[in-house]
Amino acid sequence: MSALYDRFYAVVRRIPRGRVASYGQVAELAGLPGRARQVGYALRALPSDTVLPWHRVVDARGRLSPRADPDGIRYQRYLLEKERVEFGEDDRIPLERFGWRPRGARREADT
DNA sequence: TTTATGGCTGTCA
DNA sequence: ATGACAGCCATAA
Repeated sequence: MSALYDRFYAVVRRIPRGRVASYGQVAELAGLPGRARQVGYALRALPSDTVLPWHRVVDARGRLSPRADPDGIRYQRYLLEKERVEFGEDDRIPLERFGWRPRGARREADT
């Protein structure tokens, strides 16, 4: 178990359907700005039967990040399209339309 | 302990 | 627009 990962997971869990957040955004909302890469680690470590909407996390430009398994991206895209998230010509998601904009900008830290 | 490698990102050429 | 680099730093070897 990892307290660090739990913080990231807590944020990912709040991403609404049909919306996506970037790794950096997740890290920041978790109160740990600059740890985008660690968010990637946290998601990579998720079990296949997780309930977390890990597929709603994309990179800063709205694209799916490459990983060890190339099919993982297709699956992620499938899950997103199933939630009505659209991809552009260059396989990018228009963040201005599908990017998650949390209200109150609450963070895990303080409050 | 040290090195290498990441599901990243902002900056600069 | 693309590509190289430098920070971030947890994990694995």
